[in-house]
Amino acid sequence: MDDIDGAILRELQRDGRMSMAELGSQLGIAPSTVFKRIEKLKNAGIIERFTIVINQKCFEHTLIAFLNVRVTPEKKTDVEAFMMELPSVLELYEVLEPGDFFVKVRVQSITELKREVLIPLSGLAGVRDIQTIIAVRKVKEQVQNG
Amino acid sequence: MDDIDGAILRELQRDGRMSMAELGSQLGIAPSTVFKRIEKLKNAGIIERFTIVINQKCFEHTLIAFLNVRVTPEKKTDVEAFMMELPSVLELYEVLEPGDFFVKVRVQSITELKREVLIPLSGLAGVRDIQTIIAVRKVKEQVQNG
DNA sequence: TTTGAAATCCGAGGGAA
DNA sequence: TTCCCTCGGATTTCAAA
Repeated sequence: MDDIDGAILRELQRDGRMSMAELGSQLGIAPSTVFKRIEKLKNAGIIERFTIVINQKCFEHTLIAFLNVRVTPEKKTDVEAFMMELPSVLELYEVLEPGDFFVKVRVQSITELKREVLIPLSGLAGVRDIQTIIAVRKVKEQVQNG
Repeated sequence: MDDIDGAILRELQRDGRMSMAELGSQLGIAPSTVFKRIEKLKNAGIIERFTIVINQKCFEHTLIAFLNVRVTPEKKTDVEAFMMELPSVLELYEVLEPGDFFVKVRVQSITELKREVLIPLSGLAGVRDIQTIIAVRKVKEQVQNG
């Protein structure tokens, strides 16, 4: 990781399909060198993957909710594994208080929230309590620190 | 936007460098058709851009926290504007309970959380109460529904 | 590590169905 | 729309520095 790698990461973040040639001429190095550096960054796990940013406004009928889930200690891994597999679960954290897990969920509606998440979860052995926070308006959203 | 477009979006999200040929054979359509559909998705603004996901662990020791912020009604827009400008604030939602705003924050440390977020916020006129939930372990993170 | 050159592969567009 | 085909350009490999 040096300045050149940093520049490559910055440019690819801006445009993940930038060609090796263009990157190379911008950085003053050969395309094949760019290629090798990108390979190294991938293998080192610094570049996790290439992806696309989808305009969420196109799929606006979504509801964001946050759950505080309290679990009995011996069932923790089971509950964790269960939530890992739920497609509506966007993020899952272990926390200290006020629950054991803190979950960010995206669903189409409150009906779907109940049917896909709350009911299956609350029926699961070891789930003691779920507190739900429902967002009524998204004010800001970004993935990286600004 | 049909099922094929949806599948293209899903695959490109998983691997933004997937070739038209591979996408095509997976979907049972010709590469050139894939190409044209992707062009349409870009022009329609559904695909905003191609990018990379960078492993945040490589750069910083980050701490994720969630805040429930209760605010006096007449100062709500001021507090909202203030939080919009904080670079550590990744997401900001208006909610019904148990606060008025629900905030996702990323910082380097608890020290930074206090210095950059909690202290400035709690000093702001109209902020009545802040509850903080600190994540101790990230179990899952994705941007789109799986 | 970096490079240029070579080989292979792919994107991008035209035209026909 | 979709597919087939083609060519110009890109990716990727590799020997050498």
